[in-house]
Amino acid sequence: MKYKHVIKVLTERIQNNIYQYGKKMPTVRELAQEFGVSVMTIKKALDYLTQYGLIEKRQGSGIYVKMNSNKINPHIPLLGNSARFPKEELKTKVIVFDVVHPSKDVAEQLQINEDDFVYKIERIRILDGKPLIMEHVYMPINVIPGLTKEIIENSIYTYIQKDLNLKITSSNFTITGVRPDNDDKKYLNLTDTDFLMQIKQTVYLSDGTAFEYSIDKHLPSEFSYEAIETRND
Amino acid sequence: MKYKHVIKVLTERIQNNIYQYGKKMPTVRELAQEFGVSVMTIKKALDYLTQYGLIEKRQGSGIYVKMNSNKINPHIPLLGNSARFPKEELKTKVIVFDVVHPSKDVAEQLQINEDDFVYKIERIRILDGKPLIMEHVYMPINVIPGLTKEIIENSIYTYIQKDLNLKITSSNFTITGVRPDNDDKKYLNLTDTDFLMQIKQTVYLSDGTAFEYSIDKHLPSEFSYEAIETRND
DNA sequence: TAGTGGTCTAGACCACAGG
DNA sequence: CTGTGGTCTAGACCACTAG
Repeated sequence: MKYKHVIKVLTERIQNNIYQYGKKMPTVRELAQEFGVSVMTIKKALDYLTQYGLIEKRQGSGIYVKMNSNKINPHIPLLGNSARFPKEELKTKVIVFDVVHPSKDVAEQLQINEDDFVYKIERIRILDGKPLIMEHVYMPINVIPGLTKEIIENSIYTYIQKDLNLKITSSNFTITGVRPDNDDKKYLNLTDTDFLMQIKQTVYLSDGTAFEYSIDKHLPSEFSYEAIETRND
Repeated sequence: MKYKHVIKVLTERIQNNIYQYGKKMPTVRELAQEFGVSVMTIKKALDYLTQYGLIEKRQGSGIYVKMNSNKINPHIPLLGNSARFPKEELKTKVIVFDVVHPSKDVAEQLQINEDDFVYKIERIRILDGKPLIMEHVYMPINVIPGLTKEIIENSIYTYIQKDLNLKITSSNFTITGVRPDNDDKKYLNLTDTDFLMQIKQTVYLSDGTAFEYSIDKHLPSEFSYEAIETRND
């Protein structure tokens, strides 16, 4: 994993201002020599740094350090909501914890049959006594076995990764703005004039299994999503 | 550009169901032989297809075709709003078209001085007689010279790319939900109980110049953002 | 025109999945 | 164990930027 080492070292240098914002970094060939690796390996590392928005490559010119944005607690699809807040402060209230047959929509998203079984979970996430997020989660019971009330009162993602030893690798999600439904109003203390930021997502494990289909609705005061898009053609 | 040709052909095969959903595709080495290119070139193409969510690579197992989601008119940062709608149907009403000194915030985002000049543009985008989007746009006049009312009544992005021959390559954006301000209420016919989906973004050219800082507020009925996140560690 | 990043090769070896 | 994708090399040549 030489390219990961390169990524790590270069990221540190940028964060420590050894390579400064707006300035040129060493050339690809210089870096290859310094790290004692081939040019292709350096380029692979630089591709990741570009994707993360740390640098910018300009053909014929050089590699430049970009602005490092200071992200304040944004929504990060693959981490789950627990990871966004200090552990002690985020409380969870479980509203529904059942095993049911999936609806047609859920079955399709999870690529299972309608006569299979899924956990149906509804939780509220509470910060400082204020309910912030309404979560509706569906997981196939034979992909994520052994869920308990205690687990879902804490972090399902921690259970999946630490206890079941599964790897969460990708997520397909959509962000929209919606009005609260009756449950949202009830549990988040909202009225018809309020609104919510909704994320619908399907999340996958490293073997390609869809293990979660969920709809999270966030109070807008707590929600932001930040990203970088790059074109390459 | 051999890898781009590979991307194109494989994408077509997936869209035409020659490689079917959930099934394995040929191996990397088979593809390399078929296309008469090296393994590394095939892998580069496959990395892009993975990023676009068309396929999924599983080490030790194979390459699998993923669900192709049918995206309905989503927000796409690098294309601009004009490109999202049929050309004839999207009308534009210009509210403000001035040249001013940038505020501190705008100057910082565009990486220029407060005593430089920027275009200040406010537009409303109208579809079928219904105002959908309120846009606030700032562009440095010496990066994007020659803007006219006619251009901004159509597509600024088309002007930049076709007439100025500049390449738009990356965008850094944040999505939040907000209440309408007085102008929003006035021009989009809203009240205090309505809400908007706000996108703040800075957009860059291929030489790294920031050419646009903008705040777009969309009616929620018209807005969605769709993405795929992948982890690689 | 010199120097930079971009693409590509042909092949080696490693890491992992699954029978 | 076999076959798969993942990483890496050492160097060639191309495409672009900028003086």
